[in-house]
This record gives sequence, structure tokens and C-alpha cells, in this order.
Amino acid sequence: MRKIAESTVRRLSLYLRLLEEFEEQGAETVSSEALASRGGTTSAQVRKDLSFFGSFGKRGLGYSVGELVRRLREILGLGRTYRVAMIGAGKIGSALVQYRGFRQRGFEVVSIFDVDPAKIGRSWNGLTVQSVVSLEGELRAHPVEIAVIVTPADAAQALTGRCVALGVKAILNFAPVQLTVPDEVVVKTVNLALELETLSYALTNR
Amino acid sequence: MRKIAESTVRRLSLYLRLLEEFEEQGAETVSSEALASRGGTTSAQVRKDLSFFGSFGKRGLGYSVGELVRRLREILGLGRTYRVAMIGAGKIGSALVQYRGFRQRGFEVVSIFDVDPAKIGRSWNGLTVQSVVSLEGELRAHPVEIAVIVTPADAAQALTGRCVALGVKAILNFAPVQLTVPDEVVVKTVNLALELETLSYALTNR
DNA sequence: GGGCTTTTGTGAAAGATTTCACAAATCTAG
DNA sequence: CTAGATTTGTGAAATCTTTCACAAAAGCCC
Ligand SMILES: NC(=O)c1ccc[n+]([C@@H]2O[C@H](COP(=O)([O-])OP(=O)(O)OC[C@H]3O[C@@H](n4cnc5c(N)ncnc54)[C@H](O)[C@@H]3O)[C@@H](O)[C@H]2O)c1
Ligand SMILES: NC(=O)c1ccc[n+]([C@@H]2O[C@H](COP(=O)([O-])OP(=O)(O)OC[C@H]3O[C@@H](n4cnc5c(N)ncnc54)[C@H](O)[C@@H]3O)[C@@H](O)[C@H]2O)c1
Repeated sequence: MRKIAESTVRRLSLYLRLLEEFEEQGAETVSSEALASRGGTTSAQVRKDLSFFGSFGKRGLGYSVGELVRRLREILGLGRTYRVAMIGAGKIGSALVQYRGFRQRGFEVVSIFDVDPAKIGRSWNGLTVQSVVSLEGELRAHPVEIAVIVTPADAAQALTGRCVALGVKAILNFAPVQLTVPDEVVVKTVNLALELETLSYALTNR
Repeated sequence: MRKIAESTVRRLSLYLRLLEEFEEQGAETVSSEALASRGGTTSAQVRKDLSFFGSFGKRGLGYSVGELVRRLREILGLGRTYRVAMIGAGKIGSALVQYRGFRQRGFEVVSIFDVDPAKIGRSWNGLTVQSVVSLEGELRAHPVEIAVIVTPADAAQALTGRCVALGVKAILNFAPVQLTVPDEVVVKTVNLALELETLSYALTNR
């Protein structure tokens, strides 16, 4: 498959959410202009983004909401569920485990790990926090595609290495460090302090 | 000030964090190459990013760590503290309020609001959750520059409007909706489901 | 001081992304 | 069936971002 820009993929994900809203409201078709204005972009951008993957619309009419939803799910790889391990049962980890939006989208947390004896054994959402010592045993018995790292920064790289050795293919990292992984593993780091700093920059330079 | 790309600002924030690590390790100077390799970018990129704001290095030597930290803090507007209101005292809101990384960086949560009577009156970090009914009174008495929206999506736009009317200049939004604000207000939306979907896309298309 | 080494700062080139603009397709109404 | 109104799909142009490559500056050593 031809190389697609990350910005395009992010917008496809946005379009999918908007289309689901249109669907709920009972819309049968939607134009690139309607999608664009709800999504804060331009109609040309919407059409160009979609055109990388095929031609899904009808000239003069727009796109069938139901069909475009189906196509976008397929393009984004959301036609299946992903098994997720949560590494860290702290404040962010517990918020993420209890978030229903993930399972709704096909991301199912199947195990949670921590080092803190005070947290091991507790249950959230019917899942018991396990000792990180049993990471290897557990993930070999019940493999996952995705690991979410929500531990302090200094533990993140070592845990990432262990996950990768266990066959994890993608990592969502909340620790403020640059993780190193082999080429075939995908990492996405979410740095919330950095988001606040872009706001600070914008407030300062205007 | 000349228009600076968002990607550049994000990297500046990254450089700042890396420089603080170098500083802790006792480094006096650092080269663009050293910063680049720790940050996963290129030395030319580092130098170009910095060059938009001035020339901070010494040829043949590199950058003084201490001075560059100072300059980046200034550029990013981190030479002051920002007052923050947390709108929503749910799972994500409570994790953010208790996060020390924000205050460390100069972002101080000074009030928390919720509608849920079960949450109003509880205290975190010495801060009491207030009824969202008193948002106007409270923010007029104690103004904030930044609001963090961590409520369900359907409440987010209305709360945003109220915050903007109260003089809030920047919004960090965790609800999965596109917020509409006047031009002079900055919004940054963090959509965690979308981050997982970019992983899903990457896993699917390889 | 002069030669050698290192590393910055920056125009210019290359590459990537967005916007433009319009032919082609499809629908609607008469 | 034709005319008119919409709206897509897409090359080409415009804009934005990254990379290249090298002169200039600064330290170091003899
Ligand atoms: N809380 C926030 O709002 C927030 C915001 C931005 C970034 N972060 C980052 O997210 C990460 C987690 O933050 P948090 O607030 O949830 O912290 P936390 O301290 O509440 O949770 C971290 C958890 O990781 C566990 N842990 C430590 N070492 C471990 C190991 N080797 N293996 C398994 N578990 C281990 C700890 O026992 C703890 O339960 C941190 O890196 C933090 O910088 C948090
Ligand atoms: N928890 C997560 O991991 C996660 C991940 C991604 C996105 N989000 C998004 O973040 C937002 C908050 O998520 P959460 O998990 O913390 O939900 P939550 O239900 O735990 O918390 C939401 C809080 O907002 C309060 N609230 C509702 N209406 C309000 C109003 N009008 N004014 C003030 N407060 C109001 C509720 O009482 C509740 O305490 C949601 O939009 C969610 O989609 C959460």
C-alpha cells in the first residue's frame, strides 16, 4: 500500500466519528462539505483523503453514510478487536481501564500489571491487577497486540523491551520518554504536559 | 512574530525535556546532534527549529545546556505559572488533578467543578470539588487562563462557551468532540481513541 | 599564530501536504 | 429526453516542512 500521511489517517479517524454522529441523526448521505464543516477542515481535503483509498461517493449526491462508515472501519483496521495489556495500575491506568470508549471501538483490555503490592490483587471492571513479575507468563498464555505504558518514566523503556520480546506489536505510551523499539513495532507517545506547553506557546505569542 | 509551525513548537517542548535530562546528568553543553539522537530527529532539524528564534549556540562547541533551557522556557511562555480550572471530576479529571508533572511545569489547578452531587464537596490535593453551578461566580472571583474539559462529550460545548464568556483564553479538551470557539481562544483536543486507531491502522497496513 | 577539527546557522533543494479548479457523473424537474 | 443544479474525483499549483550542504565561527594544539 502506498504511503499515507499520518495527518490523513488521523482525519479518517475523525471522519469516522463524525459519520457515526450523522448516522445516529438518521442521515442517509453526507457531502464532503458537510463532513468538512463539522470536522473543521475543507471539502477538498476530505475528498483527497478518501481518494487515496478508492472512490466511495456518488457525484451530485455525496457519500452513503452507512457505506462510508463500513469502508473507514475497514481501512483503519477496526473490523476486529484488539487485545490490550495495561502496564501500570496508577491514576491514568485506572482511568483508561474503566473507559468504555475503548472497548466500544474494539480495544479490549485483557490484563493489568503493577509492581506495587498495594495494587496487586485489586479488581477493576472484573479484571485483577497482576504482579508485573508474571508479565512473561501471562502474556505468553494470553498474548496481546497492544500494550499501554502508564508507569513512571524511568520504568517505561525496560517494560517496553519486555513487551516487545513477548510479541507486542504496538505500544501506546503515556510516560514522558522517547521509547526505542525495533522497526516492526509501532509506538505512539501521548505527552500531556507537551499539549499544555503548546497552549502556553500560543497564549504567549499572539 | 513570524508564523511558526505547530510541529516546530512540539519539538521545542521535546528539546526542553531532553535538555533538562542532560542538565540533571551534569552536562554543560550539548550539540544539535546529541539532542537529535535522543529526540529521534535530525541535527539539521534541531538547528532549523532553534534558528527561527535566534542563534543560541557556539560554533564548534554546541549549546550551553543552562542557557538553552532558559531560552526555550521563555520562547514557550513557561516563565510564569498558569491558573487552570478542571471542568469534570471524573476518572480522567481526577488523574490530571493529582498529576505532579503539570504543577512542576507551571500549570496550577486552582478549581474543580462537577454536576454530580456525589462528587461535589470531595477534596483532592487540598482542592474541593465545586458545583458547576458556581462556575461563573468562582471564575469571576478567581480567574483562570486555561480550562481543561473532562466531562462527557455532550456537555463539552456548552461548558466551553461558559468558560470563554468568563475570559478563559485556552482550552485543553479530552471529550471526543470538535469544539467551536472564537478566534482569540486556543483549543487543543486530545482524543485518546484516535491515538489507538492510528495504531490500528499501522498494524493493519504493513 | 596557523592549521586542524568540530559544529553552528542558513540559503537552496527536495519532498510532503494542502488547496485550487474543473471535467465528469449523477440527480431533479419539467 | 434535455437543461440545470450538485457534488465527486483528481491533476496541477501553491504552500509548507524537512533535508542538504557548506561557509563561517570557535576551540584546540603545537
Ligand atoms: N496522571 C496524569 O494525569 C498524567 C498526565 C501525563 C502523564 N502522565 C504519565 O503517565 C504515567 C503514569 O502516571 P500516573 O499518574 O498514573 O502515575 P501513578 O504513580 O499513579 O501510577 C504509576 C503506576 O505504575 C506502577 N509501576 C511503577 N513501576 C512499575 C513497573 N516497573 N512495572 C509495573 N508497574 C509499575 C506504580 O506502582 C503505579 O501504580 C507517568 O509516566 C506520568 O508521567 C500522567
Ligand atoms: N477515562 C478515559 O480513559 C478517557 C479516555 C479518553 C477520553 N475520555 C473522555 O474524557 C471525558 C471524561 O471521561 P471520564 O472517563 O473522566 O468520565 P467520567 O464519567 O468518569 O467523568 C466525567 C465527569 O463529568 C461530570 N459532568 C457531567 N456533566 C457535567 C457538567 N455539565 N458540568 C460539570 N461536570 C459534568 C460527571 O459528573 C463526571 O464526574 C469524556 O468525554 C471521555 O469521553 C476519557
